[in-house]
Amino acid sequence: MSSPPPPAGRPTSKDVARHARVSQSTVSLVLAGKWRGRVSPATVETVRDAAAALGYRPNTSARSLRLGRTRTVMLVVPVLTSPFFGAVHSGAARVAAERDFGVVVYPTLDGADLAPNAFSPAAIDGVLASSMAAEPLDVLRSAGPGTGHLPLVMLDSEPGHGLPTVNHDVAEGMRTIAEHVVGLGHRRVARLRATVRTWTFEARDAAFRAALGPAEVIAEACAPLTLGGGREAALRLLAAPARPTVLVCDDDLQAAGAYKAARTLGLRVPEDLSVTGFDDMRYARVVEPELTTFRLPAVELGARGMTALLDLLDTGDAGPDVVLPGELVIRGSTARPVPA
Amino acid sequence: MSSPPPPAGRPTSKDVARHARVSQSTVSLVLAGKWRGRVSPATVETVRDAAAALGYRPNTSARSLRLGRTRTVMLVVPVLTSPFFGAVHSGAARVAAERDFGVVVYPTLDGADLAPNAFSPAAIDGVLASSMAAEPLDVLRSAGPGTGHLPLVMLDSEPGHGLPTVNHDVAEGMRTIAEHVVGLGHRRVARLRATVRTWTFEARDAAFRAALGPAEVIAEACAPLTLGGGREAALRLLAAPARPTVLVCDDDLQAAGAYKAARTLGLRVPEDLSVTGFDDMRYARVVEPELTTFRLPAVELGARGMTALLDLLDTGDAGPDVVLPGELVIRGSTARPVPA
DNA sequence: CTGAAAGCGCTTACAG
DNA sequence: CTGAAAGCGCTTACAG
Repeated sequence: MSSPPPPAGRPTSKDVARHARVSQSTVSLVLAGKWRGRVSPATVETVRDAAAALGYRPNTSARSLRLGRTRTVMLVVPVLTSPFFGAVHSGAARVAAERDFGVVVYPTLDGADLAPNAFSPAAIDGVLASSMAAEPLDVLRSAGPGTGHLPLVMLDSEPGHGLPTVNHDVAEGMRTIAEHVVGLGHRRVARLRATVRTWTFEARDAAFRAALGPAEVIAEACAPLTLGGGREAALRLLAAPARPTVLVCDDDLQAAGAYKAARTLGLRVPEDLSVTGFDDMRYARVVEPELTTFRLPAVELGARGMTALLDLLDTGDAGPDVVLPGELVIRGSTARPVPA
Repeated sequence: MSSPPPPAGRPTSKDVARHARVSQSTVSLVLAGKWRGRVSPATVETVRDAAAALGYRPNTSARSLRLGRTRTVMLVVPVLTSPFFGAVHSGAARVAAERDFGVVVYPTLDGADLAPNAFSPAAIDGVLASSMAAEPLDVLRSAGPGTGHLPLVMLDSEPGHGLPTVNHDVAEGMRTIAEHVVGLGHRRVARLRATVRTWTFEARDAAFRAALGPAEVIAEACAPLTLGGGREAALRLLAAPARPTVLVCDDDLQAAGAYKAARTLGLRVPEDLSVTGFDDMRYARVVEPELTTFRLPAVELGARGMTALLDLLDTGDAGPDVVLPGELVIRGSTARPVPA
């Protein structure tokens, strides 16, 4: 009664079955954890030992083919080479890995445009899409996701379109920033806004204006969320005759650009000009003085979004929409305005 | 002679065959581009039209199962939430997409440790691994990749271990930085090194010391590549009685931390202290004065590495090892030392 | 030039 | 409690 010879290549469930002297079906049942009431505990033990001895790991392609599901989801983000979306990816990938799902990333801006055929239902089970502009969102929806064929969860996007959403509380963020600067005594405010017209930035601006109280936006400009973009736009805003005493930006990097503009104009932060950012990315603490900003839990956004998507896949229900609280972080870039 | 009814779910090659009134084999041959000399041009046309009409896309799981290859590779990086590795990923993912490969990312530090079973030959065709410490590299190699079973290409790693490598010219980088600061007249140098002992940092340090000429390293410290790490270590280095006139860091973020230390001690950059970084990540231009650093083409590193890996998969040959040139970027953080 | 058939490795009714 | 069999959708010898 000698053991069968070790199999040549990578072991399959057939090899495990031979080794354990049971059928392939039994192996499959045991390893999938569906054996209760169908396979005897002794056999279960034997099968597990055999699988461990051979170093068996199921072939995912075969399983996917059989089940019609791939245990792979797609994460759609504007760019991956930004600290914000890098963090979102990180959180999403961790949750996916815990639940034995793979993640493929689709950056809509980095590479090509959103191709309709990018969403192959054969290759992915669902989509998690973040911070999308209206147009690519339409492409996405008409391509399958969200239509019932391919589950879709939105991140950092307008709620109420019949899609599950997981959002940062950006409105609360801008409200607290407004209250902070107004509370310091600022009345002449400049706004540096993102050029990109996605929901998150529209929501920020609306919330900011609504919370301004006695203060007034005396100048406004749009700029890309880059250092150079922030600098150029801030230069224009600060050159106006009636100078603002505070500059409220949509992003930390933009705010870092504003620092450059202030320096060029000989303005000190915060003595001559207060500046605020948004996100609390690493830039916020690199600059000097360190930046007052609103911290967004980007890793958690990705994690909660992935949880909602996988729940949707498993149970058909993504759960209620989520709004994650952030936190105002007061640092050295905001101070009382000097009396004019 | 009516057309067959449209298939119910997602169309398969069988549906295309039925639609085009040919066999499944013919469909497969045509769509795989292997029809020359075997299928008539007219039939090819018919098949392509049918595939387009039905919106046919081959099932990747079935193809993977049949071929024993998945067209998926794994990218192993220490962390993904760093601008450097984000850029590496970006370049690698672009090339992979162009050649119709998918990429799964495995961050060795972000999540769990490198698990031996992470490398399932059933799920991936090859591995691209970047900047690994010696120990996880051993795990990686003993787990399959590089042993001939699973193709492996190394990024930013010591060449000459029998594995194809694609590297930045970090030695040239540190040499040009040394020449730059020595050329400015600096003779008392402090070195702020990375705590992590990977090849890239050992190579940097060796090259730097070899190129120092008349100058001398009078103080040295190790710190993690973070803002706080750089600040703490720089504080210690600059407190020494015989103060260095220049601080040479292993990384831009570390250098930004050194700025903080200098400010704390009342030292002006570059008047009282010159500082250099490495990488030319975005931080380098966020700080004030902007940082003199050595630019590493991280996106291209990822792209070239992925090209080598896919060549290895396709042809069995990754091509010769690659060393990508970088570029010294002189900005405002370096100046002549004040005569003591 | 074209088609019928086998088989990749799984999972899941179904039969015993 | 266990096993034999079908079939997911492809690709590729093989036969004609």
